[in-house]
Amino acid sequence: MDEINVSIEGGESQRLPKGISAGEALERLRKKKGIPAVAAKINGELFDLSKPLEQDCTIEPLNQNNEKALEILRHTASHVMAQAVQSLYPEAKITIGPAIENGFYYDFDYPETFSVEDIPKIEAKMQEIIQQASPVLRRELDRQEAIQVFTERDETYKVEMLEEMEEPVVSVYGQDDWLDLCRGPHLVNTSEVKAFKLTGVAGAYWRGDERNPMLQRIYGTAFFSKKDLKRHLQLLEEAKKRDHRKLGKQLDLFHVSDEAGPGLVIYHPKGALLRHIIETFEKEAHLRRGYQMVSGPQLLKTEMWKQSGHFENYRENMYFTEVEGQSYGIKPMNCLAHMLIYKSAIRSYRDLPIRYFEMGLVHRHEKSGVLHGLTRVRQFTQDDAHLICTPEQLNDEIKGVIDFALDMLELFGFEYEIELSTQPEKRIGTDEDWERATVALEKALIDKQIPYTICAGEGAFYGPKIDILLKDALNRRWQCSTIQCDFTLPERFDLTYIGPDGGKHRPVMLHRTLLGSMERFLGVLIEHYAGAFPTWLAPVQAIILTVTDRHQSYGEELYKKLLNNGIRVEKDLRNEKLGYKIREAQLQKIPYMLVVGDREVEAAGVSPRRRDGKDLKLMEVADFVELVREENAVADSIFAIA
RNA sequence: GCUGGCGUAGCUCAAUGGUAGAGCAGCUGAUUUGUAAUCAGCAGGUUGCGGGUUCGAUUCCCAUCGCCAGCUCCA
Repeated sequence: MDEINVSIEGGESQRLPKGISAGEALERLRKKKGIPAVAAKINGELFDLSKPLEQDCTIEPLNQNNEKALEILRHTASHVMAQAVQSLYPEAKITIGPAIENGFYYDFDYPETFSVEDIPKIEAKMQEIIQQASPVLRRELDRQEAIQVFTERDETYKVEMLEEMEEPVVSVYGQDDWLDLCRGPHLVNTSEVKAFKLTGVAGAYWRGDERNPMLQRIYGTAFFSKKDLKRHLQLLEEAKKRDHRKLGKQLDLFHVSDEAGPGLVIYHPKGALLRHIIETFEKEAHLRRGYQMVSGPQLLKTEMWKQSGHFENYRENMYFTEVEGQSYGIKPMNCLAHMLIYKSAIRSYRDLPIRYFEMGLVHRHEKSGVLHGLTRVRQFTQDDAHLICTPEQLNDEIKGVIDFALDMLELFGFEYEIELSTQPEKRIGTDEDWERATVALEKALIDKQIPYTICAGEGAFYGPKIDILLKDALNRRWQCSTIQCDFTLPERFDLTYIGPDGGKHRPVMLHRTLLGSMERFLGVLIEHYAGAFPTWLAPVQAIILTVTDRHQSYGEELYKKLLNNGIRVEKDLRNEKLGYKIREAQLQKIPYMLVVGDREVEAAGVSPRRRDGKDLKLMEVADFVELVREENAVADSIFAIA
């Protein structure tokens, strides 16, 4: 028999029979059995374990603990699910079914609708398929041959995909009599799918386009062990407890009323206070970084929105009203007034850069199905700014904004992802301007060595943008900071500055937000802290808890003293047991509970109990005030400019 | 906007083709309490809104509004 030379990555090589499977070769070459392999990298390229080795090569196992391995497992699980669905509902047609973050899905075209009641049936069928331990086989077919195969199976979506493909040869994967067009790789046997669960059904447009027919998507997740699956499901449970809509109610921060209207947030005292704290701090930070505060009107004549291009490109998201025969648009963005302020005087190059900052309230008509708690609403306040500068200053200005944004997110302890979005189909401005703007943004990211992904065609209609995304408790990403480069509006509104040469020049404009919308940020922030805000942010920093009625007057005295020292304090002087009051304060996630009884009255002090349960012992009132002041100071770091 | 699910007291949730119940919260009283729920009593709902089927609907059907998950879109 012919032999080939196979070496394991970072190990020795062996003569093995030609045609041996990658999995078998790994078995022989690996000294320690250790973690099972899921797939193999052959000369650096990923293949199924069943791949026969035909010539000398280097091989490397892809172990179960690898992130990529989970993807392969989930992809195979999605195939098993599709097989189960087609076996139960033969009319269902397969479309696509990839692994996604935390799981997988498969989209079907099926005339009836899958309901949650179908899930257990499908799961049972999947279990059956897994128990049959069928080998997952790969075959390569000539594309025309594949079209014929899928035509015979009446898999019209697969045929459509094949017809659009260019490759002459395609691969198909299948087990038993089930078959799918697929690149792979896959697990070698259905029995390898050891722990899975179907998590939901939902509609999804074919190829993600709302003009296409809606398919039915079934979501699931899979792990290599039941233990991992269980842990994942527990994490989901935990995440639900952090949901800002739930915490918003529990902590009495805000509500959304169907009487008032969907997507319109109503802030209760503590929610409004929380916003006040963040906004005041942000205003101060902007002033210290050379921004000027401005404020524009809520409605501007529709003529202006036509001039800016919003009417043309953003009309369906805007609210309009008519006053004395004159049409007005309620602002969905703050930029227009800022440009008018710029234009209210002749500007010199010596004045630039100019940075206008506004806590601007905007309205956007969002489609009803997208509204979501605080994170997707129809009226929101942006920490918005427009920076107007010379083209030469652009790079530094972008970098300055990135620094500011990242300093801010660091203060709150967020992890984030950065995206660079390029020109969309619907846009204004010339290709050259778009190119210049895109390069400017990208160069700033490269200069700062910040990793980012490019989202082609995702830019705003007036310019490309850098977005910073934060994750909510359920790992959904929300765009908060955004930096948008704009050469178009200065053109449309004829913004100019006088250069050193005495001539008129065209400035460049940056639109940017740091936290984005205050409501969205608040939503993400609530989930980030699970409602337990750090002292500097907590709407209520401390609560006075009296032990009995006879401590009430001291409680009142202490309350006034702390209020006078700028501490956000509440009092619970009710005739209730201490344990009851502590429980309530704990559920309200108040950082400090100040227990006041005979000892405290006698010493004229306080005994703070921290939210984490730690008892700080009796201390002077002044010392407690100092303690809170120190915690308040963490936000000062943001004021220092590097 | 689309697909599917859901809508019962302030909150969390029961129940049934024969005109709705619990816990918590609220109110009243008792209790005077030291680190996560003191006890008792009272009160609280045109079962989202509007139609229809039925002797009778909260339950079944239709429409509508809202919410939830996902898709599309976006801060």
